[in-house]
Amino acid sequence: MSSSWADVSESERAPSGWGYGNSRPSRTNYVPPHLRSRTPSSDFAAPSPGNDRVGYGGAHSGYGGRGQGYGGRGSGYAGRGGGGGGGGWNNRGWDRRDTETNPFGNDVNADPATNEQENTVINFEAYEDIPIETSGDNVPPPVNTFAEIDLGEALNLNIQRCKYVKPTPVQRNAIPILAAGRDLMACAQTGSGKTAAFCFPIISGIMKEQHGERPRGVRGVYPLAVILSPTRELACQIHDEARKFSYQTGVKVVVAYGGTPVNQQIRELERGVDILVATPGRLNDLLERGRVSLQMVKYLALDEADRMLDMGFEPQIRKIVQQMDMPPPGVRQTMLFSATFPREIQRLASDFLSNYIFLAVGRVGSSTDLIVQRVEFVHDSDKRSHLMDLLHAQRENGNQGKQALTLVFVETKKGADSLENWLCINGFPATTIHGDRSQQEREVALRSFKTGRTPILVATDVAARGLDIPHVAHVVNFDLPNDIDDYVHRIGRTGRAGNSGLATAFFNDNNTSMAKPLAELMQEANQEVPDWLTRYASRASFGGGKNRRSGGRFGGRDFRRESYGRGGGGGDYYGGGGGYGAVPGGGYGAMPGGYGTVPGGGYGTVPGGGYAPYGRGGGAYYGGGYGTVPSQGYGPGVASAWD
DNA sequence: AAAAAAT
Repeated sequence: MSSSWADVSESERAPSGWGYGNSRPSRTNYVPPHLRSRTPSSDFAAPSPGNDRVGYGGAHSGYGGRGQGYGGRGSGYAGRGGGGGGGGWNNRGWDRRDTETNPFGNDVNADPATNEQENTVINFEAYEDIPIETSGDNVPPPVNTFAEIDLGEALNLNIQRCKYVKPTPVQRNAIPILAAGRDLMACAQTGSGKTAAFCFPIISGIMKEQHGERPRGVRGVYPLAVILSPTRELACQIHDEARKFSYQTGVKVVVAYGGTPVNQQIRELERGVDILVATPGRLNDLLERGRVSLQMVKYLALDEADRMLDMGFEPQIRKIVQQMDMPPPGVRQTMLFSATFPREIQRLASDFLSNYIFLAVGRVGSSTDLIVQRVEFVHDSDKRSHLMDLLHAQRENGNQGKQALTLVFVETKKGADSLENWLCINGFPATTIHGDRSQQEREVALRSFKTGRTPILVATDVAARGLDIPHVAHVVNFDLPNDIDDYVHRIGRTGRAGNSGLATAFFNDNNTSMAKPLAELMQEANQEVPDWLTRYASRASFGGGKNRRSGGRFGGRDFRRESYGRGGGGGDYYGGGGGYGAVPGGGYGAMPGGYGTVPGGGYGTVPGGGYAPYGRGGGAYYGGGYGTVPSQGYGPGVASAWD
């Protein structure tokens, strides 16, 4: 317990008019969601006297009545919190720090400084000098160390246990903004530590503040924070990370997603929850069942926010955020994170935000610069044998004949099964992950890939975003996506944490709409663009329209700065009117000189010393001359070289 | 058009 917080009454960040600390909503009986009004303070105006939570002692006896989940720990908790008479660090009632399982492994009670658990060490050299852009009112300045912000002792200890020495750029900027209570739309490259950037302020905020007694209905739980993710596996991953960050803080993190028995999750929720990590479908289910109320939500985070607000997801998200009992913007604190933020999505997202700050952390000189991107012209009929050639070459040049981890993206679920089967038949241990597989199969596949048991994973876009799989040496876009942002997310599965990686895309006439954005993206990242691709890109009829990126050096720009009255924009996906030229100070190619260490001549010399997995082995992956093969026109020249 | 997300 941090004594420095003992006298933090209600933090300044608590928005006025929402008296979490002192005027606790008193709610005792379950009210179905459709009878709840939007603003919790107007609900249940007449507290039931017998259950009024005034005074902490009273609260405990109240808990006793609830039985399950509180009885056993009740007395211990009362002893701890009671003496403080309200100054206790946790009035949430489910502190189990003494029995909490250790998310770091078994030897964690050891001194955090000497705890030798495996963890990704971020290559910070790769993060120097990357461009940052912020906009909005009164942007709090960045910090250079975690210590500059009083995150609290328990959290600081976990930061040490995670071996985070200093904050990444997105963390340096986002944490002070969030700690100041501001809403945030953050655009930061893949693999740059976004999860911690929103988890730290949330956990710290929950620890510091005296949150009101949460109402205890007949059933239903009242999380203080909700984190939404577009896929189940990402939700799991965020949960795992958040659990490390919240270890021994008394802040309880629970995950809820589909494909797994709902009753088990409900039981887990009823044991107490502060931070709920969830996928939209399951959360809506729980809300409709009245098992979860959003009434007390103080923090809302959307990871992969642009994905969460695209066509398929938007209605579900709106329902959760706007049509249930979630406090409105300005009352809750809202944070949106993604590597990409199309303008149209920003416009939608601004409904959820209040006087927000836009933060963009540049891609140049950062993660995507550490990924060597290659494009090859491959007809559909040649893709399999071409992939096989890549895998063979990789195996030969790999680490002691071991196959490097290779993630192969395909367009359809059926295509994924079919390719997996074909690879297995041909002696390449592969597995697959997509939405037609059971959740158990999905999780087994992911684990099997991570451990290297099946070093080839064939995936649909379910695996495109957010998943942090260490040591992915190669991402193959067997089928290119139709959206350049999806491409950015996919290749971001390699080159994590400042390490290098390789991404290969198979391009053919079905992908012409990607030619221009792909060529531009590669050029920005100092990649060698094949002549044939440049020729495709320059064809006026190709690559226009929706695949346009919104700014050169970033995954997105604040659309508020580009709103020139919605002039000629029309239905344009990104740009208002003029396209790139309209970006202030923008334009392509305006990158810090000499940043990229991308190989100037020839593939294979990946920055960081070689393509081979885990940084060992030679850099001469493909051998000479590979890169020149595609340069003879649009046509079939390339493929034949591999047949 | 596909994928994802509740049962």
